[in-house]
Amino acid sequence: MKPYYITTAIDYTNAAPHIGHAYEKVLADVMARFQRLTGREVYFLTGVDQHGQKVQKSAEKMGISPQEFVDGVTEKFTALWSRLGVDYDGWAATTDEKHKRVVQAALQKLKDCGQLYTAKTKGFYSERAEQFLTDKERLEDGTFGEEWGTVTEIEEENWYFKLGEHVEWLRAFIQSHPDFITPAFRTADVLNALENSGGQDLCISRPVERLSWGIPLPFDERFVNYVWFDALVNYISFAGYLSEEAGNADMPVFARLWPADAHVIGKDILIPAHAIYWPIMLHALGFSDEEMPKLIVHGWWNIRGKKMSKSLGNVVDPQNVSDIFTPEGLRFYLMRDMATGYDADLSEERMEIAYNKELAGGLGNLLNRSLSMAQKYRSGVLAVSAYDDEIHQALRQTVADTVPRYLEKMQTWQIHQGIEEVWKIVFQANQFVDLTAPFKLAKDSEQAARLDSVLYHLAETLLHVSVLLTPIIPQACAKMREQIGWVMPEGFTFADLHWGLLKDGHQLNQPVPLFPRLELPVAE
RNA sequence: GGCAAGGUAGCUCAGUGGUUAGAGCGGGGGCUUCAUAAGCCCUAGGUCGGGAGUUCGAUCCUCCCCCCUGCCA
Repeated sequence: MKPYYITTAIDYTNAAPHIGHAYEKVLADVMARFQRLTGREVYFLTGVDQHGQKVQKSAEKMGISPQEFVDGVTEKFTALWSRLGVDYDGWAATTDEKHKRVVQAALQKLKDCGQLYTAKTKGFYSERAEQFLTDKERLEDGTFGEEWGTVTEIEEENWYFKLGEHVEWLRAFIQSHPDFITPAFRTADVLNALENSGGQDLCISRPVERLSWGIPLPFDERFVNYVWFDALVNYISFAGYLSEEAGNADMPVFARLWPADAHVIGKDILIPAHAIYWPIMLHALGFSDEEMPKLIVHGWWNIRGKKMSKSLGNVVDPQNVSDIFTPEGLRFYLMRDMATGYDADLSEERMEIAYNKELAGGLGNLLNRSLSMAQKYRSGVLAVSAYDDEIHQALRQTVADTVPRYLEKMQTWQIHQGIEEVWKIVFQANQFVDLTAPFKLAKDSEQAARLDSVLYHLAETLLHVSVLLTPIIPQACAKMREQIGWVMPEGFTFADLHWGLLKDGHQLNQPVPLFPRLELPVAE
């Protein structure tokens, strides 16, 4: 089976990462880790989009080079990923020379097969804003406002990509491939946009006088490439596409990885970039319908129903949140509270509940009380017991039933539902302690076999949970297994999960609170 | 104006063409002591936005309307 190739959007290095960036990368990381635990090889690519006008301007303002500027911002992203345990295999930075060479090779390829052409267009250009203005910017009397400074009509030559030529193909492709976009309801928007596009071509260049911070067109030094080829091509350039033509060494074998199993993106860049430009670019480069990637479109985190934005001043810094709720607390919350594809509300109250009630009180406390009793009554040594009854059977049954349900939810990106499935085990295990009351059994030596059985069931159940939750909270799960005293064998997969992983005489370790309860100041 | 997504218990949200529509939180009552003042049990009578239709039967299907959000114009 080919490796599972998963990518995320590459983030624009003009500002520090916010919670939406964090969500997307954690989501992809969770899926990457999940796929690995199904036994599949995985290649997880993420990165940063570093070129463009905004970066050039910001760097100028600070009096440093664009490269210095983007290096600084990039570090904030990589630091965050490291902190949140986003564990990628490939890093796509668009100023990487290897990437630039592939972009140029791809553009050359398109030019050679007649997909690119030059044209002159007239437009109203604002010196101050360094951009062309459209009718949207016009005031009611037809003039442009003072904020634009002097606006002059100029004629400019640029390179264009024959996008319009492929619109019909794309429409047919989308209609015949309902799995192209997940969730499916987004497809209607795409078909709509195609309807309204009017078959327009795509401008892919900017004159170097206006934009120097970009990848030069290989066949026309007067221009640099603008936006889409630069950014979208990362999905193939860092997967090894055209690495021979570009003279790139040590790249993945493209034929093994492609097509991507999941481009994880936000709903804001579905149209037109990922659902229209990208498949058409691939199609024009000669990719077949079977070689088209799949899109996983996630929603946004809102703040009290409002969009997060700089102007509203409600942008949430994931570093701050992980300071308070711990990195794994944040990972858990982000996966727990969003139904993939839809929007969700970011709520500090919910975060606290997720941490203190679910992680600390539910899972962490279950581990703690189970190990504590095993230490207290049996010095941490488990014994396989002949005792059995309906309560014990029911717990084993729940564990066994949960695994396939969990796998199904996770495979279809319903992470929050996968978590819910696992929590049914956590809940039942806590209930199991109350029903079996091992602390009472311990007082009666005639109940020894029964007590052994209870302690064994708790440890084995927790071990299962620690495997199932590994994609979501990998570090906490590793700690759980440390305390249980069980090392996950190399190459262990979900298929290897079966009752009886812990052997007779297994030695458990001392309990240490997994998620120390957080004392948070009361919100206003 | 067009398109899309929502409108379900006080709050945040699951969910399904069919016996009494669910969870968490909050609130109220109880049990327990192994545990991170954690856990477990009981407790919500909510016209599943409104109306019409299809159906033996709809919260879930169709149509119309209203409200909110997003995108486009």
